[in-house]
Amino acid sequence: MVNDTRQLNRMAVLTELLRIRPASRKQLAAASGLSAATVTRAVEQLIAEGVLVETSELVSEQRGRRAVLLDVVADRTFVVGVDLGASNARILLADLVGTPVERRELATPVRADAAELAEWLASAARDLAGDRWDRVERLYLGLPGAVGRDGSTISNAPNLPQVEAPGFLELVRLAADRPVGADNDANLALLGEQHFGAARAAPTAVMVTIGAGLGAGIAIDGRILRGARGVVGEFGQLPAGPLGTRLELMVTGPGIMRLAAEAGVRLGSPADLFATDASEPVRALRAHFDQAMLIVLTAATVSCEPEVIVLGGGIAKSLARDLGRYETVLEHHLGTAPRLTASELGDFAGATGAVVAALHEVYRSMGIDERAFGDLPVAAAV
Amino acid sequence: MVNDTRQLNRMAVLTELLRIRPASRKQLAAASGLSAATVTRAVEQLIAEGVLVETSELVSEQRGRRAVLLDVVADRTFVVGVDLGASNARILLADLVGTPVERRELATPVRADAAELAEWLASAARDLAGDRWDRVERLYLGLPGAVGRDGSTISNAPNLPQVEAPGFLELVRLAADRPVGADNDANLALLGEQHFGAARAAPTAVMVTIGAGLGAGIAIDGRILRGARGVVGEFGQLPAGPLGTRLELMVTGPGIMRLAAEAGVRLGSPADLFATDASEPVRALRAHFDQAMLIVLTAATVSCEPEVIVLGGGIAKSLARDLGRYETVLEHHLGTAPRLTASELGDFAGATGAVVAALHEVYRSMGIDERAFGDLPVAAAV
DNA sequence: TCATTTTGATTTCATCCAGCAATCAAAGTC
DNA sequence: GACTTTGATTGCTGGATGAAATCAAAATGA
Repeated sequence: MVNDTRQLNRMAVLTELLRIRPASRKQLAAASGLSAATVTRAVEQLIAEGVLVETSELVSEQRGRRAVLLDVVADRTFVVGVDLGASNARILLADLVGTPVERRELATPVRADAAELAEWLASAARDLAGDRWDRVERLYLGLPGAVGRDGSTISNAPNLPQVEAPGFLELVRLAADRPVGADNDANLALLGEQHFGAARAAPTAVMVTIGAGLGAGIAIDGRILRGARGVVGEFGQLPAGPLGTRLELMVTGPGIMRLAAEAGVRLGSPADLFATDASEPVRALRAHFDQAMLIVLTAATVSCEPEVIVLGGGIAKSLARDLGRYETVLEHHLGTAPRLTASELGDFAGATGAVVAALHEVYRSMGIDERAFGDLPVAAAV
Repeated sequence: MVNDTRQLNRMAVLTELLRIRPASRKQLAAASGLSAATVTRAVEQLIAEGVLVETSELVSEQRGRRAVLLDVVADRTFVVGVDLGASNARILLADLVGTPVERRELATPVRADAAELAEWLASAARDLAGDRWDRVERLYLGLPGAVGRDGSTISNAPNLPQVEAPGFLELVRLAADRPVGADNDANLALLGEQHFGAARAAPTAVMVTIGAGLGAGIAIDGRILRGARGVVGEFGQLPAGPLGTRLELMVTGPGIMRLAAEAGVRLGSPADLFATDASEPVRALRAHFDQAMLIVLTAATVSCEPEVIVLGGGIAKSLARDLGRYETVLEHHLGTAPRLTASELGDFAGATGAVVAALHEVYRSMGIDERAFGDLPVAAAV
């Protein structure tokens, strides 16, 4: 049968429970639109499978029988999300509902070859998980490069070329003995910000990460836009500088230093460009930078009309003061502008997004409808 | 019941029939994954409702009972698609499966106010449909401006400001006594090319229209990307020209003429810029144009990594020779490039897309799952 | 203290619907 | 004219839902 009603309804109940956790059977019936009888039967089966448990009863002032609260068994399943940067790796262990339980920041073993890197990743994950390792169901990696739509072809990762080796992900899979997924780090950072950070409740959003390079992730209606070859969001490649230079050469850390050198200006670090008491030649450089940034932001805006653009990465930290100004100019040019905001999750945005992506895979394997992934997992109410 | 199996399966059968028309019950069972018994019952009901009919039997060389072919009753329902341009309006009558039955090109009554324009549209539609008018279920308009996500707020239509009047669509609805939808003309042109033109079988595609203005439509996985305020695809707003001028001022017809005048070059028409025997100063202008075009094309590529970019509009006609060159440069910059191709539907792309959009509304009202819209209606096999 | 009320969960029961398999229908083949 | 083959229909069974009755567990009030 194409349409297995039973399974469908069971998953609808589970989905609602993940959304409004914990909840009574009655609440689930109302939220899912199913009858109380069906919910009772679905819950019965889910409890038998060990997916749900009855938790403490809801204490209320009302009269009448007390509702029995249900919750998913969160600590039966864990995932590990890794943001494998060119210099540092952030690694995060989270449970089935997305609660982070362990986090760690390590130096990436940049000299390791693909096999050694895979081994290192697996042992780092094992280490982080400790005795929960046998309950870890998946790893997910954020990589500083383009990941093809198939989720295995990796290219364009000049800062960590080992990961481009064919079969790298397979090596990680073998070393960790777990399914492994991967995506571009900018995509995952956006996914993280959408579920737990600055882009909460913004199903259509862009995250621009500016540091050593320029990358962007685009999410439309809660889904990360992933091209076949991973060039989505490469706004840095726009040949929009003077003489057709690429924007990447203008707004990234190395680009700023190079431009300054060419102009005969001495900068201690890229951050000096943004000093409030800068000298006149630095200000001139700054004007060029601003123009390039505006092109990037305009391109991001017209590419999908996001509700919010999140800025992350080293350079973005220096831009906090300027977001309002950029927003005004965008509004002036386009008649409307997305909200510009700094990353909330900072260095762990990528690892957080990797956790979210890993959980989506787990949810998929459980049979939950993909259309619910936009708002799952839900950030725990504070 | 949240999940009405019966209705779901009936619509699955109808959807498959729309895809592989005409087909026997057995074919439908195979295509939909349902059992033959269920298909028989679903078809019985659909025939009773007048949605399907049995057509001539399939004559085959095989032995055995002949399959009875089924087809949707296409001429029971029509839609009208209109591309309301600033100077010309194209209007198209099509049946339920997207077969165009009447087409007409009229001068837009540019001096009419909103109410008069609405009346004019309604009578043009009535006129085109003739005695089929009572079977016309919907109108759909392509407008030279931004249409909000709600499908009624229209803005940014300087070339036909009447349509910005609040309630314009409501006036059309009243005048035609039919439901009316609207979208940006570039979006609809893309939709048309995706279903019947150059972007067939390309679920992710961009269409860039360059004429008096620059507009673009973006489709991802068969769905037109529609922003809340309609700035999606406004690549012409990128402030990427010299001194931050907008690209729109460089690649459109008026922009070309203006740049030429500023450079002291005399051009009879924008098309002269693309003459093969151009003089040296014209070639210099042409180089600037090419650079601006490359920025637009790069922006379009990194915005969603389309499989194909369709170029339409007056200026694009002059670019046919250059598409290969652009493609090569893009490939060189990005490592990968979409296929660049000229519009196949030409002036009627927008009206065709309006028909497709109208049919989607009709399909939706019939209960067909939106996820099937990506490949419905299907272009008739030649 | 105990009947009453209220609310949540479960169970009973009628109904609906899909799929399997048997049957019917309509052709060609030997 | 019996047999084979293929497509469509129908009888039957099992599974799943929802409405309503029932059970369960609490507070309330006489």
